[in-house]
Amino acid sequence: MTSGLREKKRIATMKQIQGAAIELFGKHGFANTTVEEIAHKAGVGPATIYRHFETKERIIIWDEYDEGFMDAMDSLISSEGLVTALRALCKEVDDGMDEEQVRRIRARNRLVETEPALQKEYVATAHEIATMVASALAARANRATPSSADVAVGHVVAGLFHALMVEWANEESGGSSFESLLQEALAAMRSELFEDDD
Amino acid sequence: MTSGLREKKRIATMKQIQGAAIELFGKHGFANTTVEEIAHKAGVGPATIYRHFETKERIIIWDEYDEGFMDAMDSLISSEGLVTALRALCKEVDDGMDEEQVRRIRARNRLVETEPALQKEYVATAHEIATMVASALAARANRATPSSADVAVGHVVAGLFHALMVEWANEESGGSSFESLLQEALAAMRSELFEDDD
DNA sequence: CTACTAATTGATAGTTACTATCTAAAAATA
DNA sequence: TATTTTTAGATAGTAACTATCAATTAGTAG
Repeated sequence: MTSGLREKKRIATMKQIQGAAIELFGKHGFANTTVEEIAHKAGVGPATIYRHFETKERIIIWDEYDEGFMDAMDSLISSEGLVTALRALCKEVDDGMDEEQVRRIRARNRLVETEPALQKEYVATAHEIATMVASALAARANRATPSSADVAVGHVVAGLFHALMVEWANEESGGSSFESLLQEALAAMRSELFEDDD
Repeated sequence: MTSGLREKKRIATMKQIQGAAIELFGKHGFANTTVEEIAHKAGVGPATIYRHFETKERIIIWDEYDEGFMDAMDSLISSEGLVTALRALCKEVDDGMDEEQVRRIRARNRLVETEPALQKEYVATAHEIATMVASALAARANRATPSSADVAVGHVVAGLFHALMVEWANEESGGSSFESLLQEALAAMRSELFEDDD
């Protein structure tokens, strides 16, 4: 079973550590905060942090809902057209997010923007999305292994999502929904890449 | 002046270090090779490596021609349409690469594929491309700061290039040119994202 | 060719992220 | 309640990376 007391405690501990890290990073900067300090503030041992997070960077990047997101994307692509799937996914995210989550993600993104080390990690997760999309596309077309075009489209979609995420988290973009940002981005792509006025 | 003896020596030393690193990483793996070992094989002190390369990963990722590539891309986008610029750039790369360079890049990519730590770094360079493209697009349209659509297209282009690079370096793809790979990828994007049969 | 300036090197010592291993405690299971 | 399996914490160790300083080497001016 995946929903026992153990799972709950694990998530709670991870959030505890992440909360402490966000606060300390925000106050003193990423490089000037040691894992030991985070452990102390979170009330756990340093070794415990490394059982939950692969690296210091991943403490920030991790999100409780990420796994669910990847799964949803995978199954949507398998059953529907890519654009339809993307739109559905954006809508799902738009609808299913509460205030507290929004605040947390924005705080995270502010940190990521200012720290190159964190950016790198963030970008790496985009790469995971690219790989997943490529596989899903291949599977949908009954190819055993992704074609070069699948790979390219995978990266494109990942890039798209990365950009959407950055824009969405940006306070200045004034609360645009994912869905509308997606529309904008697709339109821009279309005119930049596929219309003959350039 | 940028082409004095000093510059030449710097490049020579960096190549020396990179060569030693590629050999040792290939033989014993990335994680099982210490920077000290690389330094010893390259005939320099460990501190010297860090004056030339930011990190152990960057020893592999660095390429003598990268700066020129970025500059070329920047100026091409500023003066021409995006697709035209991309095509021109691919053609330039196709034409201007000799056997030895191809071998070196393929060796590097083989390493990158097998080492997650290196992949992360490689992907980070794609992110730099994304930022650059977004800025170039904004500049071309007389926007002071990139719009959200600029950012999205930047990421898309970076993703595209990343995928092209991976495909191109892959021996199985049998020496396709960058230009033809670009055509394929663009066609796939168009049909996946902008045609109504999905 | 020589004297001066500026950059590059190597060596040393120190910090800290991360790993391996072992013991104690807490949760799942019967 | 008893047993088995996970998880936490502590300890010690490795290696990437930084800061600093003395010594060398390249660029420059007379």
